[in-house]
Amino acid sequence: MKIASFNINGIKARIAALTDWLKESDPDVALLQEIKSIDDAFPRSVFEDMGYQVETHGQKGFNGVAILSKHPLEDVTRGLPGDDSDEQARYIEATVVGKTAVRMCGLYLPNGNPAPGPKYDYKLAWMERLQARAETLLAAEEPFFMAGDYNIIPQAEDAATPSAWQKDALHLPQSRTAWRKLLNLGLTEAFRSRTQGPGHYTFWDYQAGAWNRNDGIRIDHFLLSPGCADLLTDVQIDKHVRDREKPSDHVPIWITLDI
DNA sequence: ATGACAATCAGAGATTGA
Repeated sequence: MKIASFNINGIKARIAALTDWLKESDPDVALLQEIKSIDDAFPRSVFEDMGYQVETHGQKGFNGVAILSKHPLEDVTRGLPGDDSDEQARYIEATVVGKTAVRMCGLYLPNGNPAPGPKYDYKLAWMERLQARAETLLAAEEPFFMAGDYNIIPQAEDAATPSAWQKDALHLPQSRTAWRKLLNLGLTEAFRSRTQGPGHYTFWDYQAGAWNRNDGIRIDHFLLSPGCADLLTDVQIDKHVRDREKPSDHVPIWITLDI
């Protein structure tokens, strides 16, 4: 089963880019971030006509996540547990059943800039809640993964220009510490389990010719539970998508699981 | 040190992103 994560930066502006990529890449499941749309305005029929079940968790203007799936989804839940006052739509879960049932968590982790400040505090608090959710899912011993735009540059080699990110919320020591804490639960970062070395990115800024200079960062990730890591058969970044007409500033990353 | 670019909402320009 092929499962992708893609920060599309606005569903209404990205219908052509997204449908073109879906036709070409043909994922069974696509976890989307930054749909920037309320649920009622999501163009669900476009994707239903392509054979996808559509589950959204949106809000007006910003944020918003969704799941497209060619296989039936079960137990869809919206929102990251741990703070009932959090109104930002950044998290959705669903179970997909193949040979094995796998719990899928789609997330859009807060950017956190400027740091320090309230937005950075929110990012770190959100990561603590994500940690707690991962602990709960690990205790349930069902295979799961957490995928999406983490807004975390894990290591210097994950940025073309590491010095530019030293004081940025995406790469501050506290951010990387929270990331490593997640990994230390026993989660496997899918991409780094298969590919080493610098030069692998999932985001290029629209500004200052970042794409043409390959000035990118790797911030979209799949974290796999131990039981899910055993099912991993491939992981790739669809870099070429960034070179198309009217692209998102992110590109898709996908895994295949033997389920 | 700053700005550059893009999407949204609204119907201009502010806000947000990374």
